[in-house]
Amino acid sequence: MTSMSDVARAAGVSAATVSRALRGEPGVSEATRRYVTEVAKRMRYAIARDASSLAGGRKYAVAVLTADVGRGDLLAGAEGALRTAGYDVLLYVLRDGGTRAEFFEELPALGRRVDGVLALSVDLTDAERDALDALDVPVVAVRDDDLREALRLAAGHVLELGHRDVALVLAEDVDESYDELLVAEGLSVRPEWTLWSSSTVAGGEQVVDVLLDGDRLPTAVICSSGEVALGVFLRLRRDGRGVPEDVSIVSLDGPELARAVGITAVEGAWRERGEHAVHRLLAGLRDEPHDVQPPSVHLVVRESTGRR
Amino acid sequence: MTSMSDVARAAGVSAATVSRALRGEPGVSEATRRYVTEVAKRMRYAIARDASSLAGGRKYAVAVLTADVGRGDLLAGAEGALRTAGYDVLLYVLRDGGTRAEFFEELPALGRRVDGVLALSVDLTDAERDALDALDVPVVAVRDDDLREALRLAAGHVLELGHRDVALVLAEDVDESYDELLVAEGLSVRPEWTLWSSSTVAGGEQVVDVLLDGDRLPTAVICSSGEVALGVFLRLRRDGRGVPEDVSIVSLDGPELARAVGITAVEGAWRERGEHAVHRLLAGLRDEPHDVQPPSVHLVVRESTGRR
DNA sequence: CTGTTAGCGCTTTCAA
DNA sequence: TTGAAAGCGCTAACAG
Repeated sequence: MTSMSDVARAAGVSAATVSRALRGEPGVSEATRRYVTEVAKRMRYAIARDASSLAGGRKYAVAVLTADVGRGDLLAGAEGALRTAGYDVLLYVLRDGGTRAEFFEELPALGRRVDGVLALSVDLTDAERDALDALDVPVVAVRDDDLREALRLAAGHVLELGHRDVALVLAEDVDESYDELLVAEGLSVRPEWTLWSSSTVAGGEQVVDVLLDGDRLPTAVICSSGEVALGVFLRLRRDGRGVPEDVSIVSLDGPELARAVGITAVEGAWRERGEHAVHRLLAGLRDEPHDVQPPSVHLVVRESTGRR
Repeated sequence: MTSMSDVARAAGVSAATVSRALRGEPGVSEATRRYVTEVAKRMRYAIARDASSLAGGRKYAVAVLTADVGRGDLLAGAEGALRTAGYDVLLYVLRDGGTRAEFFEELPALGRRVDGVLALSVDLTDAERDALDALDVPVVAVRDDDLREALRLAAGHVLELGHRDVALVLAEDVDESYDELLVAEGLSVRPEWTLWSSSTVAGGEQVVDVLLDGDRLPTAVICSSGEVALGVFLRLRRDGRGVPEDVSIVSLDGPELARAVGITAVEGAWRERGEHAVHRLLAGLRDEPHDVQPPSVHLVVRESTGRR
C-alpha cells in the first residue's frame, strides 16, 4: 500500500509538502501542489485516515443517529451532504430502548471517533441531550415532524377552500388538541371533531364511524398520518360520500401513501432538511454562525380537497 | 483525554499489558486482566480507534452501501448486528448515477478505511462488483427482492385456495413474464392476464379496467407492489366486486401498505436478512465458512384472499 | 516555500 | 506472564 512518503519520494519532495499539497494547505507553491497532486493520483495514493486523524486530531467523521430508518430521505440528504464535505458517516440506529440505552452507555467512546453528532428523528430526553453535549463536539438535532407547522398549512388550505367545519384526527400519542391553533387560523372548533386514532387504515375507518354518529359531518378532515387519511377516504367512499365533493381530506404525513392515493398532504422536503442540518453542523465545526432557515414544510394539493 | 498509558500507570502495569488485557488477548493472567479492566472502567477509558487501527491494521469498521434508504429494516438489521460485533458502520447512500459514479471513483480510499463491505439493495454491475473485489476486503451483497420466490409463495397460496384463473401484474421494468414459473406451480396462464403497470395506485386501477374489458375476470390477482394491489382493490370495490368474495388479491411487496390496508402479502423478514448478511461478512473476515441459509420470505395472509 | 523533527496512541515483536 | 522498544502513516511545530 503506497504511503505518503512513497509519494514524497516519487515527487522528490518531503512528506510534509505532500501533506500540505494534498490538503490544500497554504505554504506550497502552486507548481509543487499541482505536481504532487498529479504524482499522487498517478500512484493511486489514498490517504490513511487513521494516521491522519491520529496526528491531526480531526476525525473527518460524523455520527448520525436515527431512531429508525423510516424517514429515509432525511438520512440520505444528510449522508450526501456529509460525504460531499469529506466526512465519513457513522450510522447509529437507535431502534428501541435497549439499543438506545446501550448507545448512551458507550457514548464516551464516540467522542473519540467523530467530530460531530447529527441526531435525526430522535426525540432526545434531557439526560440524553446533556450526555451528548458533554461529548464536547457539536451536536445538531432534527426532529422529523413539525405538527404545528403542518397543521397550520393544512388548516390554512381548507379554510381558503371555504371550509368551516373541520375535523382533526391526531395520533394516539399526541396529547394536545391544538384547538387554539385552529381557532387562530380562523376555524371554529367542535370538541367532538377532535379525535384520536391509531395510525392505521382501520383506525381511519373507525374515525369516520364516529363522525357519522354525529348530527352532521365535517366538510373537511385533517389526518395526522397517511394511513388514517386513507382509512377515512375508504370509509367515506363506502358510505357513498364523495371525496372531495362531500368531504375534503388532508394528510399531515405519509407522503408516499398520499402521493400514491392522490391525497392532499403536507410534505417535508426531507432530503433538503437533512442537508440543511449538515450545513448547520459543519458551521458548528468551523465555529461559524449559520443563520439560514431550514427548508419549510409545504402543502401538495391533490384530488382529495376541493372547494366547499 | 485519558490514554492507555494513563491506565497503565494507574494500574501499575505496562501499556502493552493494558492493551492485551482489554482486548482479551492471551498472555495475561486472569487477575491482571480483571484488575486492569476495572481500572480502565473506573477511569472511563475509551480506546482511540485511530491509533489502534494504525498500529494493528484492523479497522473495526464496515462500509454499508445502500441504493436508497427505502428498505430501512434491512439497513437497521445490518447496523445492529455490526454494532453488536464491535464494528462501526460507515454508511454510503448510492442514490443516483452521480453519487454512484463518485463512490466507485473513490473506492480505493475505502479499502483503507474498512475491513469489509456490505452492499444492501444495490444492483451491482459486473464492473462495480469487480472494483469492490479488487479492494481486497470481504464483500457481501444482498438484493432486497426475490421476485421468483415471492411469486412462488403467492401462486402456491392462491392455488391452495382453489384459484385457477390468476392474473399477474408486474412492475414496468420487469421484462420476464414468469409464465413457466406459474405453470410449474400448477396455474394455467392466459397471456392477457399478465400485465405490466407503474407501481402506483392509479396504475393498479387501470389494470382492473383492462381486466374488466376481457370476457371474464380472473379470480385472483397477484400484484408486484403494494400500491398496485391497493389500486386493484379500490377499483374492484368501486365496480361492486367483493374482495375476496369475487377476486382475491396478493401483493408481492409493500409490507407496510399491505398491513395497513389488510392485503395478503409476501414479506421479507428484512431485519433478519440484514443480520444474516452481517454474519456472512463476519465469517468472511475470520475466514470461516458460513453455510447458514438466509431467512426466507414468507406469506402473511390477511383479508384480501379467500377460497374460490 | 520547503524540509526536519517530534510525536499522536496504540499493537507487536523480542527479551526477560 | 510481563515489559521495553520500535514503529504504523500521518500532521504540526520549528528551522532554514
